[in-house]
Amino acid sequence: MADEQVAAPTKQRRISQRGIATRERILEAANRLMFVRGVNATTLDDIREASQTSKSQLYHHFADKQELVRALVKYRGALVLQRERGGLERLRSFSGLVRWRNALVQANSLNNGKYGCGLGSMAVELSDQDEQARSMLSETFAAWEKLISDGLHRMRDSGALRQDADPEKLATGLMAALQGGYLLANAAHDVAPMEVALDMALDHIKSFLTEPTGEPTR
Amino acid sequence: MADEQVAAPTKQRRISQRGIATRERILEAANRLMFVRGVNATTLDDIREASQTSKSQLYHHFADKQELVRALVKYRGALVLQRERGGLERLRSFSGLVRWRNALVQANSLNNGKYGCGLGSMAVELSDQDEQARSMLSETFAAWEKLISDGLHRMRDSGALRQDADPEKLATGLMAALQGGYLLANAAHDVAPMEVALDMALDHIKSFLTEPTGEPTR
DNA sequence: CGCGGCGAGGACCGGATAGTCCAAATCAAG
DNA sequence: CTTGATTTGGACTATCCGGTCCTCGCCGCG
Repeated sequence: MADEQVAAPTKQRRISQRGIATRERILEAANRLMFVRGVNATTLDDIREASQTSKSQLYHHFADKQELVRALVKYRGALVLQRERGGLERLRSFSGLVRWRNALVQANSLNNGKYGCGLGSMAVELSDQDEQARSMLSETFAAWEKLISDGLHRMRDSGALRQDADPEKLATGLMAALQGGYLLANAAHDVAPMEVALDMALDHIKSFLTEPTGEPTR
Repeated sequence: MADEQVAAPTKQRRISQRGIATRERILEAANRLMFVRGVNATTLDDIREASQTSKSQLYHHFADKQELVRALVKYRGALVLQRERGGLERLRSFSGLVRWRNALVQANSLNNGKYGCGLGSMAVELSDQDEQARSMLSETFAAWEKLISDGLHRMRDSGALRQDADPEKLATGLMAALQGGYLLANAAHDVAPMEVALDMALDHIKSFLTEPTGEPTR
């Protein structure tokens, strides 16, 4: 295993616009199908059909199914992080956190809690069968948590959060509540558990505010 | 769907001790294998081999793979509830909750956070593909949460918890933290996130104690 | 000790699905 | 326009895996 594809642009392939578009179409279809059915329950033929492509195109753009799945992990991770960056980048107050919570709940209630978190379900399904996917997912979770903890740091620096608040731990706790909430909501087909879980985590963060708000979380 | 197998002993089969033992062996093997590889990634041949049985025995005791999986959901659910009953039935104090937390963390740290919760991973994997399994799992989670909320009710009745504490919501939050903790720990191959998540939930419950303990959670 | 039925062994089948291959179409560049 | 590389279509293959079936073995009962 001396030379991977690392630093081996010896034979870079020319890639046309059409090629890029096809690859994107495949990933988009895989993303959609695997979100509702799960990774293992989705076949390449399903993806081929949904993406209006052919078998050879799948294997032209991805070495095998495992590679496609790994690409999807990257793809979905980028999507989630981009979305979350929008909601968390400017986070400076507790009410901003509440708005963030409401947006997630709102989105998940559209399908009655079904399907859960696109990253969380992949993590459960893949962690025990693809080390590389697991590690990418773990990094994505870390990046996601960092978006939260960065916001909490800003709140602490501005004096909104007490000095003894630990942004990293708070972010991890919030992420766990979110993921656990997704999981229970998916099992129950009801967003309620997710709301309760997030409210617990927010209350916990609230207990570190310098000037406690009287208004309830929601 | 008028008559399920409920109250339909019209043609009760004689079942020998040997037959029962075989069925148990199959379930035990399925439980073990599907815990580490996941449900969909485990084949009937794997189970056959691990349980030292044959194909016909699998189909003698279970109609098809789906039925086997459903039986496993029941089996594993019963195991977890039995285990949890042991740890929660006598719960009457916050320190009991801490001991319970420590036991779970301890158990999960034995495999460095891998595999997650036997129920949680099944819930993620099956919720989108087997409605019956999903509903059984949802009920099992409810029963598990009830073990917790019953304990919290006892604490509230005895005056340890304030009257405005909501045992059901606290139990749901704790369960979500637990499941989310399992998930993140599995993705990270490290129990740390699970500890942080559980500590958050316990701190939250602690905030409802009538006489706050000075000692930290762990 | 023989009979009936449950339990067990394992070969076999069929379909689904990942993966291959080759020829045709399309495209970029000179 | 020519040429060579990329992209595409889709038939084909190999294999895995769920599920079937037939036979024999074993056990309990009369």
